Amino acid sequence: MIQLDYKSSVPICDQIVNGIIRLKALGILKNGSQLPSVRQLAMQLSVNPNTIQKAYGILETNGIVCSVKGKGSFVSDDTAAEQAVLDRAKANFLEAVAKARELGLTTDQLTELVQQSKEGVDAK
Amino acid sequence: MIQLDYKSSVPICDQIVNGIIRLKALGILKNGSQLPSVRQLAMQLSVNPNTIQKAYGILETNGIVCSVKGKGSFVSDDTAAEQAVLDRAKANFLEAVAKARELGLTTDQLTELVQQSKEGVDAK
DNA sequence: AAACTGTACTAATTGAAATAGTACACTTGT
DNA sequence: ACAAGTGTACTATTTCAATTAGTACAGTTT
Repeated sequence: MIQLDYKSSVPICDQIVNGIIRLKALGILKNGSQLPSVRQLAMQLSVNPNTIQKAYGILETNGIVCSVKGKGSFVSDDTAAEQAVLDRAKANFLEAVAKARELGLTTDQLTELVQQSKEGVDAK
Repeated sequence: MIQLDYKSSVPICDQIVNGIIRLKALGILKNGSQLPSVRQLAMQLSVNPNTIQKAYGILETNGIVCSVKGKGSFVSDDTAAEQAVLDRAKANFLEAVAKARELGLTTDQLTELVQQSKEGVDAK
């Protein structure tokens, strides 16, 4: 379900956080559904349980999941958190736009690239 | 001229590489002009000369600068390299678009964000 | 010759990330 | 009550990339 790149410079912990946010945004993880336990997911992804714990902790801090001692971790249905994810996505995207501009890409070029990638999504 | 973030997880070496590419794209560094020497820039940015050397080496490998033993390092006017920088910028931007889409942003929203940031640039 | 360039090493240091291991508190089902 | 599952909280250790430190060599310019 989550694809890890162990060689990447992006910490595994962050990859897991992003992966779960992504799965939720895509609707694959339904609100309120239960996530694999810390130990289970650690086995599944072949990483240390501490790494999963850290990832779940970050997600909980951001209101994206909700962990209950003794019961498990669940996908939160906090709409404020969903909005926060959207806001962060926008902010990240704007950063990318700024970087692309600095390297010489124009507004028209950027707009065209966005449209082109839409066609790719539609084609799928 | 180059702004470094020493706390960033992005290696200083990479920041310097990106900074020079950026300055060249913005036209601040003219083609053929001389760059600060390895030791000079190291002093200026308060980093180790080796770090500058590494950055210059990467830039040279990519045809963006040209270093001559005993003379100095110069901004290259290799058009192929400039195209390569543009291509890379496009690829990076497309990645950012894909990530934003995964987090729930639509094509219309992305297009709007690009337009908005254009206004910001114009206003400046 | 002196003073500047880039280049090429090795060694040491630093810091973040991940692992290993253990322990504790809580819930559920038997 | 008990066992087996949950999340949580630590400390110690390991690993690895990035950076620093130091030195040396080769070329150019004056």
